[in-house]
Amino acid sequence: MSAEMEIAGRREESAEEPSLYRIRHSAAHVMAQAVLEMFPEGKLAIGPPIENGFYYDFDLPRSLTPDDLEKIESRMREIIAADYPFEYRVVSAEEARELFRDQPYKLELIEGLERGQDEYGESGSESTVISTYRHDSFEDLCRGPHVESTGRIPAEGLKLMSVAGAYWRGDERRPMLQRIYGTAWHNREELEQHLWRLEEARRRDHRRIGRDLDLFSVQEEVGPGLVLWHPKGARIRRELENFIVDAEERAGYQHVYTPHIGKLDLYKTSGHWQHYRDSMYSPIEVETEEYILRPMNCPHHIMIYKSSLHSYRDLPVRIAELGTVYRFEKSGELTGMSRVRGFTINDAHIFCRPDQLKQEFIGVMELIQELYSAVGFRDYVYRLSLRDPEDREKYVEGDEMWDNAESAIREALDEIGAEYEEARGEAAFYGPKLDIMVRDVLGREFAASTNQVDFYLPERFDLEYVDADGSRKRPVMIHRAPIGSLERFFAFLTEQHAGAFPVWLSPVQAVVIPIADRHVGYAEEVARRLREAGVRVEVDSRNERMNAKIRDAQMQKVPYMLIVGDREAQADSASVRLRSGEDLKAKPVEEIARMICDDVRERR
RNA sequence: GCCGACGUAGCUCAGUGGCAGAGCAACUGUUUCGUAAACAGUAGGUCGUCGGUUCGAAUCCGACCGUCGGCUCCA
Repeated sequence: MSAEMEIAGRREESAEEPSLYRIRHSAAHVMAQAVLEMFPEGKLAIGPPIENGFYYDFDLPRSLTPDDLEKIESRMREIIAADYPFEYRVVSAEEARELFRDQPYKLELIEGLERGQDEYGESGSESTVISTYRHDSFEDLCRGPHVESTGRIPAEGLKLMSVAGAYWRGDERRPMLQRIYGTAWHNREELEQHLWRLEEARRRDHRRIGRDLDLFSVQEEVGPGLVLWHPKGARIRRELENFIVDAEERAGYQHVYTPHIGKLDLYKTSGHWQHYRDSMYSPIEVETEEYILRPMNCPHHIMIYKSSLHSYRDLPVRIAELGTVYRFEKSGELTGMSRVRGFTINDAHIFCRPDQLKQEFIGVMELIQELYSAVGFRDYVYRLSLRDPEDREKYVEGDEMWDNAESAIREALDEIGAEYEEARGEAAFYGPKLDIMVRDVLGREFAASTNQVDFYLPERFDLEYVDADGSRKRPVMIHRAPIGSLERFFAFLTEQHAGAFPVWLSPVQAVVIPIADRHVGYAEEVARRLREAGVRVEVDSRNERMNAKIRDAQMQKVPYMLIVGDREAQADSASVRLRSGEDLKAKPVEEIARMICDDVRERR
């Protein structure tokens, strides 16, 4: 968040056009004034500028309605029109406490400021100056900066978007506040552009495309968060799976199959039960034993490793599986295919010597880059999640192991020249991790891939290898999932291509469109020959006009439309239309087969 | 899980206490067509579920289920 704010702050600072950061920050103050006028007893939390706009959190006596939002917005326009100057002043902690004596959240913020924390409660390098900004009757604890006066906020670039719940300080044990989100831009055009982008994002949403293209469904009768892959979605998934397994076998992974359930004791040994019980399904009693739906594949893979003795020369051992797991995600967290309760991880566990860690991580990153470039993924960032050395309770012990693992990943990143951000305190409890972050069409950030070093499980399962001197040593484990879950990856892929999957992934690669009934026989013949060449092809023999068939194929994002009429039947050809709208004119059937097969081979 | 909104035909949506609707899709028939929607007809509904108020509920109230937007969480 802070990075985005800096970007907004750096932008076009000039006398005639204030930065979006200032505009949004100021809009938040104006909104807070309007809300407080409506609810004089309301309590204020924080109201920062964010990407695309701003928000402010309030503790109010009742829930806000869309109606309220309209009223607040029109009051904001009045305050803007009145052009009140923003006045800055520095106050002492005592003054501040007096000023905000009826504002408990502000008092908490003041306390934090005294301890050198920012408004999110993070200890930062900010100076501990306490300051306020005042306009009209409204004064807020704030470090600024703001526009000179409310009139500099472009009223025509402003819009309140939604109201949502948000916990104070992001802590679910603390009160839930009401957050009003607004968007603000320099002018009406920019606002409209932004609204258009949101509209466009909705059109690309994988949930909508999944239904329109008949790729998958999630049905109440089956259960929330449980995905049904329809034939066309399954076709795409199968292509992806084949591609991944091939690439991994080339990279030295050994693929296995293991069952979806296992004894509860196995997950007690692994520690998952103790740590993640709340998001695991309840045990199933079978005879006298308890079994659970597995939330992770690692214990099964570990047991494969343990089934034989390993020499130091055999390492690394890389056990891979497209492993299906089940996790109880809270109901409010489910989203289409990107957050579900049963999913298949592109999983593997690498068992290696400590000195191989860096090299193995490099291998993992190279694999990720290979896979991502093949599916046209460019827009991603690496995030290195480290432990918080001050929070010792959250992580397994072993400073030396942590340091080694963290530096192994860092060195691997440096060696392949990857840029990355570091996230302190974001490591798993058993080791640091490297996430690949991507954004969905609505700009929400997700981890597409999670890769972790683990020195905890080898300990728990007492894993060993025999070293050169004959002594028993402890291997290190890497959990790695280059594309994370197939479900989530599929969601990204769908949104990225807006449903127009590359030819090699398209469930239907070509539709043959006969112009009139008398051409159906020839169309079938063309389809048969393409099918023999390995093309996924259908004939649209419905009683519809050619234009309607083209439109339907176009909306189904079929890459090749092959129109056949009298001329084509005569010439042993088909007229090729691409989904881009391009007309390649008539081409011999053999050539068309070659074109499509080339696309598939080149993964276009 | 928490806050809020929403749930009517396959899809998009209208209907705010008095006979459940439209467009598209589907099906049937006519048409046999040259690069994004032919024409006509037919069928399709426990208005998310359960309970309550009422002479009467899609409509008002309650609970539950689900979806959406956030928050929290994500091994």
